[in-house]
Amino acid sequence: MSELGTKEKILNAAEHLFARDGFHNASLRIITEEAGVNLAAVNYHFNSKESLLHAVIERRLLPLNQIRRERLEQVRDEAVKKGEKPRARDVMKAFLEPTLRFRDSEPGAKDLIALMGRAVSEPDDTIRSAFFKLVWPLFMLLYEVLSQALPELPENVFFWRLIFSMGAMNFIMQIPQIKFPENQKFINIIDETDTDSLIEMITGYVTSGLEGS
Amino acid sequence: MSELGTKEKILNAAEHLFARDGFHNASLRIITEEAGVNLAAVNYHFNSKESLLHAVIERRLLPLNQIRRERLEQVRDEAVKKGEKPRARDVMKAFLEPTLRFRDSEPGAKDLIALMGRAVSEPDDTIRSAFFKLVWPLFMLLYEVLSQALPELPENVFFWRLIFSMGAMNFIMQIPQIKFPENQKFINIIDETDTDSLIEMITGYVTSGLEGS
DNA sequence: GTCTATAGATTGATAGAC
DNA sequence: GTCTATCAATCTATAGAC
Repeated sequence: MSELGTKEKILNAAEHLFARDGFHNASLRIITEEAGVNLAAVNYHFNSKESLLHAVIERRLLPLNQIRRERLEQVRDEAVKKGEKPRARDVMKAFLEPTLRFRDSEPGAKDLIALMGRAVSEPDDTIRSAFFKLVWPLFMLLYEVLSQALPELPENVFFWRLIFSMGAMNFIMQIPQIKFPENQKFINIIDETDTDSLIEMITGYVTSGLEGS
Repeated sequence: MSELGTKEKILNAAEHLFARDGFHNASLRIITEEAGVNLAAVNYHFNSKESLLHAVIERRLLPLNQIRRERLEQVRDEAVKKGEKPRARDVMKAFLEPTLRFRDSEPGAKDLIALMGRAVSEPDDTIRSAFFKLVWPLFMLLYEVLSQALPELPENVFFWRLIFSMGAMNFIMQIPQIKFPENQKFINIIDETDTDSLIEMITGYVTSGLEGS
């Protein structure tokens, strides 16, 4: 059992508190208290609160994006090899499955995924940009491969259906964090749904929506 | 051209700035400056910043919810009268159409809709609760009528598909506010999509997803 | 009702001893 | 690298004159 360094202790506490309370509500005093380190350590190791946020994001998002990119390229390349177009279902699953499995892989991952879901609509430019900078190239790849799967759709219809799908995905990324009003039935359903089932349900849902009526 | 009262000037400025900058980032100083009134006027007319938020929300959300409730009850009652089950498409359109038409009805409505979209995942308990308190009864009605339309689905599958649909709807409520990275093609598609087309597309998308494969 | 002035609390960041 | 102490800026809310 190796001791965590100060830097890592701060990253873990910040990840947790940024996700739970939001970037602005999580003060450096609370973060360093939870981490069990001195207040001044943040600025020594990370220069600023904003740089700390960047470090929190990149630590987990860079490896995750690498996996999602490989999966998407694999779907694209296999279709080319067979001389067919990729299937929308395979494309969406290549994006969704690593995301949801990653969420369950480590305790902090759930926090980062929730934080990411909220960052898309974050009003603060610096926070939102920090996420888009890392996510946008992957979104463009998804756009490219998925449009190969659905070549018959007019571009504006295709665009909007992808936006709707991103909305559905983005929402479930935040679900574990959202505190719904008391309703035990709903809470039970959420708790009792395993990752495999959720992947199957969301993939099926967005595929139906994308391929349309 | 009647002069706006101080109260209304504050409500309009707060609605705009809460939506643009977020509740915590929109300070009372900036709000009263944009409204052209004195800083102390907020606490005189609304007691606190939090009460101001409540007033901003209720001003527009109560009338909108009344319309959505009537539309949903109408779909339910007409199905009962005919001795049939309601159609999922009609149910979702009864919810979606008033929401998106309302968004285009007045300048401030777009701000409130965006604010509402973000409030669902707001970490601050008091802000999130302010919205859920007003929206939850309507959500329960939607749940009831839509489950009549899709009685063959297992409840957990039904629940998740509705959640995915709420995610898609929630996302497009925020779209006008989200600043995507520069990509003129996407910005053009968003700008050139009229409300009628968007209603048609999102209704079709969620209906396909809900009815499933 | 509207204003000025300020209280009282909290924040991110930093200087400087060890 | 870690600590204490503190600065400078910000915020909401309020007291009290007009």
